[in-house]
Amino acid sequence: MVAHLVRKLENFTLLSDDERSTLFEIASRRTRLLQPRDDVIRQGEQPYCVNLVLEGFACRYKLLPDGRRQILAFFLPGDMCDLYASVLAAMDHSIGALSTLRIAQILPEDLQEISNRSVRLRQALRWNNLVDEAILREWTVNLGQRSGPERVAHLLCEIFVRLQSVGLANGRKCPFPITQAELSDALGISIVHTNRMLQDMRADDLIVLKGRTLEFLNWEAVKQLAGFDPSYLHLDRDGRQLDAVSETVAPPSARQGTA
Amino acid sequence: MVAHLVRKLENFTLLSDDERSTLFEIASRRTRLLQPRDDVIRQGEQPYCVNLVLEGFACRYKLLPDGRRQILAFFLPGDMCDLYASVLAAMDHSIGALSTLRIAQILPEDLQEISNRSVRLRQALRWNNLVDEAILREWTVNLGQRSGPERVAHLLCEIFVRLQSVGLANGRKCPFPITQAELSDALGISIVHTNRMLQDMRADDLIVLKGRTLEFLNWEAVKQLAGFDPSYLHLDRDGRQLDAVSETVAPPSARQGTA
DNA sequence: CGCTGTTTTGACTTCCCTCAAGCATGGTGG
DNA sequence: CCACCATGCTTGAGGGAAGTCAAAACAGCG
Repeated sequence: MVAHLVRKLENFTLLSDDERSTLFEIASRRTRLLQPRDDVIRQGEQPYCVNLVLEGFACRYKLLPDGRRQILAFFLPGDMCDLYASVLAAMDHSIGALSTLRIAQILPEDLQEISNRSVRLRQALRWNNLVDEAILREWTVNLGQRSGPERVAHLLCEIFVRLQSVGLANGRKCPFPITQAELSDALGISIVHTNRMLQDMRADDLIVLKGRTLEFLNWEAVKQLAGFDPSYLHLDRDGRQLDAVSETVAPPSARQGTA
Repeated sequence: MVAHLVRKLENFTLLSDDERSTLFEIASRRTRLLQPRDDVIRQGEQPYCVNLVLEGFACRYKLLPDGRRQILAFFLPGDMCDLYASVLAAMDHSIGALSTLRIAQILPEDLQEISNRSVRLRQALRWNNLVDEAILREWTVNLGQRSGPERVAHLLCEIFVRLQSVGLANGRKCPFPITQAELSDALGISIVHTNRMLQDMRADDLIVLKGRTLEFLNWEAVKQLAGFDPSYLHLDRDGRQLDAVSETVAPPSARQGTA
């Protein structure tokens, strides 16, 4: 659903009804449905459009010649993959589906047109891009500096907060269709070790993870274990000076209630 | 020198004399000189301009509360730090000088103006940005998947090729004002271990590293050890269809000679 | 009910970290 | 001119976190 994208962008600045419907319109022109393990686009191919995740989880990954795989990003509903990649002649990585996945394919021209028409949307899309970069930086910190337990905990925290920010968390629970093998390839640790870290967290009554659902039993403890500081996600409405003035009945306070 | 930036952008598309001089002009409006360990900008501060490295090396890094440091990027002459960061309210990382450092401070408005005036420059700057992202992705792969020896070798290869691409490599030698402690923080391994990996490479007659200079004695062997594939640097002129037609005497072939 | 993919456990190995000390180098000032 | 100090590099020894191998238990699903 495009609603997730709107929801996400409004963590930066409030959009006008007009801008919202523009997004809805161009994101429904062309959609694709994929199954787990399908690739959205593969390393070496020429990128020609931007992919917006509507439903399901995807990931960016890179394969080494000997088969090792590093997952570089998880894409959740509302995330856009490779906003400007079409400048490059060939993808240097792949995008794959982790679950059943519905995506919208948006042409660069359409995106360009949106940006030209609305300063607010241009800035919001740029913000979105910057946040994606910030997330990758945090992942790099995770891999370079944090121990096994810290890494696992940090990733769980991040995914939860991001899902929350697009309205997909339910209290202390969120959908989690990621296998331990995939977690391992994202965290740079072995499957066996990932499993043991998760066992430890369960034993300490920190989380429940089963049936493609993650629940936090003790958010504060996990946060502390991870050293998780969500400021890199820039969810505190940095662009509020650009906010569209709401012409409808609901004043800004209504938004607080649903956030 | 701005020449390094021009040189770099021309790995994407050839610029016109006019575009070159525009870059020279706006990059000389305001410059700053820093000493090693000085910070260009610090975590938490509000970014207000783009920093272009003219001379010397810098790095992007993030500190954890307990003092651990992850270096997220090395900035070489011609590199721009945080092209669009001014959209965000606060920096989520710092930029520091590794050597004596001369940088140009470019206002976002000026950059915007350049982009508006020249499609070619807009695309070139975007390409530059995409390459920076690609480099960070490769670092993440490095940290997540590669062993100690591979990591060290890979980083050395990358820095050499990047310096080469801006004209700062001299045969098999290049400047290397990075300490082993800094290398370690970039590679996510301890200083002691970094030192041992370098010793091993010296013992195998792969490199000479002393006096702030790096020399490759056996490029192919290092490349193979690292599993280094430079395609992520996108140095193969992806934007050649945008090339400015040269009005001067020297035809494109002259460029080959200097490359 | 049997298949495939995922999670879990145990035993053993190794890579890398930590601690700790000893060198080199180069700049400063007495 | 040489003693001094700071910073960076090098080496040794021992411990621990995480990897590998291998097999069993446990889903889902047609």
